[in-house]
Amino acid sequence: MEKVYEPNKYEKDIYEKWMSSGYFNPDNLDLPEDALSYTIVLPPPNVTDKLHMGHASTVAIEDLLIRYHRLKGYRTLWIPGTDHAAIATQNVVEKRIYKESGKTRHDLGRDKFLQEVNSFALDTQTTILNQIKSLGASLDWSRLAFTLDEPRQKAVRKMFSDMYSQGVIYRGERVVNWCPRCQSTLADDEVEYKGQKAKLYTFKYSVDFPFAISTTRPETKLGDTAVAVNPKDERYKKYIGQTFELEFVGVKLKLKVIADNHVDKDFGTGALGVTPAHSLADWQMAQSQNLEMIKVISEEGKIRDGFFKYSGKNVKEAREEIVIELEKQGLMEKVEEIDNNLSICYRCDSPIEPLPSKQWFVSVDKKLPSLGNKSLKEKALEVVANKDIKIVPERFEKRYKDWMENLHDWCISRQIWFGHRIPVWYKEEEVYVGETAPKEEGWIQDEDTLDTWFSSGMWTFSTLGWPDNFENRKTGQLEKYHPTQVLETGYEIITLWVSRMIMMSLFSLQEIPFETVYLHGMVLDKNGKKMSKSKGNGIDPIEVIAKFGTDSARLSLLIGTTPGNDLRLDEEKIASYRNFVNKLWNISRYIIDVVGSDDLANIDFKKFSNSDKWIFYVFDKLIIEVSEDLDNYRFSAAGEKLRDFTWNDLADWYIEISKFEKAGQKREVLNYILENLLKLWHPFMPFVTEAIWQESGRTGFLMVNAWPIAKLISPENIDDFKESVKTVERLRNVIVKIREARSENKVDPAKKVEAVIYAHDKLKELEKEAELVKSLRTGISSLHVQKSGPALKGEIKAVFEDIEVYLIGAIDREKEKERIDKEINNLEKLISNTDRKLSNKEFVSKAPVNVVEAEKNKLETWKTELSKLKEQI
RNA sequence: GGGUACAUAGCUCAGCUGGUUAGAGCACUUCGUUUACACCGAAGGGGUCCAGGGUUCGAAUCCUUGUGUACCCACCA
Repeated sequence: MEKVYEPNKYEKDIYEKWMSSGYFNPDNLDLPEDALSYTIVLPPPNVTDKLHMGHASTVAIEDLLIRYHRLKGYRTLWIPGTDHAAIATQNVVEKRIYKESGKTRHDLGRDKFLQEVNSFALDTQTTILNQIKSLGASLDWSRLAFTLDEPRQKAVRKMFSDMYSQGVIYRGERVVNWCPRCQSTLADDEVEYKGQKAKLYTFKYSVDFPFAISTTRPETKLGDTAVAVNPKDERYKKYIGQTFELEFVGVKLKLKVIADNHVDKDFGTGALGVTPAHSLADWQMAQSQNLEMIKVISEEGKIRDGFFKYSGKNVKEAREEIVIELEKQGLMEKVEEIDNNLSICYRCDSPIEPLPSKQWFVSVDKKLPSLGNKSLKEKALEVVANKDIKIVPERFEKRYKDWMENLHDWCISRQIWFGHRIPVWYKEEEVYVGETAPKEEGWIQDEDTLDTWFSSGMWTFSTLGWPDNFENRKTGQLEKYHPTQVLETGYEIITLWVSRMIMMSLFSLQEIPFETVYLHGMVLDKNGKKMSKSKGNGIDPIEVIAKFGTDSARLSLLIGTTPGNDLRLDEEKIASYRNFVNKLWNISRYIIDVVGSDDLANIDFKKFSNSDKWIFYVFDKLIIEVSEDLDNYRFSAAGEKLRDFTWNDLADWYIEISKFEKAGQKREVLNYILENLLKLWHPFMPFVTEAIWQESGRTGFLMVNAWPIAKLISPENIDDFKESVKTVERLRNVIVKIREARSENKVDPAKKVEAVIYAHDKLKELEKEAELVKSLRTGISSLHVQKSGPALKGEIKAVFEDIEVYLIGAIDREKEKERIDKEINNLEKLISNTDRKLSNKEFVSKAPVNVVEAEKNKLETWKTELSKLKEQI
């Protein structure tokens, strides 16, 4: 073994060995028939780009869960895949083609364009999959899926036609968010807002209209069919219900004055022109008031025919002309600058144009007999409310609930080419919906494709063979692996994705898709900024892995973070974990070196020394606590405990003892601890642990070994062990005191220092351990254990419970006195505080018994210490 | 406008249902090359737990108000 662990030398090789072992696939694991299954689907990364640190965090967390459960003997399955990310991917490719050749997708035509997108997607996918592999992900590659591959297409068509036949999917006209650049609709949550300054125009439609309205978009007023006012607004009360026919900048309008509570009396003139076709809010108003809808703006963002001289002009031009016209006619009353939020497309940042259009929808309110006459919305709310699905951290349940409750029907059609083509065919007035095209001639398929979340919403079961083996669930994969156990993803897509998965699984399988949703935070840069390519502040996982190794990168993503909270990451942090990985490597190197080929079989607890018992006790506690932490998604806590044990207890203390305490079972104990510590660490840092496992000559894969169980803490021997733990802890404190004393008194390291440990009654146990003290970097050259007072004349330097340590050597009396004074002061403060506490009757009567006991014990200890210190002065 | 979270050492954060003298890592200071490891070892300094008020025998922890920060949702005519 090399002195320094070099990840690059091992990782690739180990990953290949894991893959060829076949153990990533649970079907190859040697498990009892009734082993519980544990399934996670990897949130499929978009094929738009290579992975970033956020993905690495996903992989680190999920692989941790998967490896932990695999070691615990679960039938563990983790399914890989990628997402075609319809609009996003199409956009990337369109932009690229345009940049390279100046051509649009329409120039290429549907087939040619799709070829280009597919080859791009395939390229990116290859990169992504390699990245995932280099992160050490133990995914079952035999089940690799793509949201747009053949099996998923089949599943999507089946889902669509099932939903259609149950009346959940319907076609309707509605005002939708339309991106004129992408030429597609956007879901509500795909719309982003940008703060900007806008001009608010206040004007009268014509001299025939009694009052003025305010708008930022005069051009849409060509399609107004009503003017809305607040019913409480005295100024306009008398007009409510009246209809005005008039000419607005050369276009005839028929306007009805209506009352609506949503109108703010204090904004503008308190009156608002209602444009049902080009505003979502207005459209809703129009629905309830039965207003006519006039379409003004086309899909290209231009004024439609029939609007006088404005027809054919784009929105901006038309606006300017109308403003000029209004001013010319003297109708403009005011133009002011206001702060305004512009709706923009989340992909291309173009301003959104609300437009009425024929679209396909998923009804979230339709009552379904298969769900006990509840709607998808109701059922999806119910499963989270009654904790069938738990969300970690819990606070996100509220966000889910709020969002779900306000959910409208989901528009699933998109006017783009890359994606699942809608399985609907038209022939004149007829409509056919099915999994395959009708046989007869003359049917034309819908041009649109489906929202990307429609296919990713089916991810938990479309990856498990649905619908093929649905009929025969008893033997199918779905029966074994669905519902999955955990969905682990970023909190930002709880609405976009998580909610859709829940609804779709409820619809088609009448069961939840997963039992727990674990949400991780975003990975930010060291200044707390989002990592982004344009800002160039991102940390590339592949670069980091090349520099520090996968295990260090994973540790830095797992430790020091809590669910749902963002994580600031910088290279310094990763470097510190690199140091730790190397530490573990060297610990192991040492142990392997001293242990040789000894096996574990001949550990005899009866031969244990105090330090053996102590390390076993601490280690068993560690096993229990780490398991508990992992079961409760406290990865960071588990990692910190492991690091603490590894570095402080094992390396700095037990191994040091083992070098000098020759008798007993040290080698066997070291071997035992190492073997099981590797198992505990494996889910966190799979590569180095597996590498050590192999280097130590162990057979088989650590990956499929068994999770350790605490074996010593049992009622019969617990007291015995506890006694040893106490002795060792005490000894540890003594040594700390000696070190302190040396350090504070600036004892010349070259000078020989003798010490005496004076134990009142624990002489026997201490004798063995005391031998160690002088070896343990204390700078003590000789040390004696005695029954009574110090035979050698020295200064008392350390007191701990019933042990006193005397150092003989160069001692600075002044400093020593200072130190003792300080300590006395401190103790007196503590004692008086505790005294006051204990004399408080309410504390004694109301605080728990063990708390009071602890306080009393503390007080006693301090008093003894104090009196000893005082004797010295 | 509504909501959620966060505010603890110079920095990044732990601190579960209130209960030892509030912790860790990094950074810093001092000391040390002792054959697993200098990607190391030892010791140390550093905190009115954002502010005010309240509940309690007891508050970093619970309630309330305020301030600051981040994010989410809605509206923006």
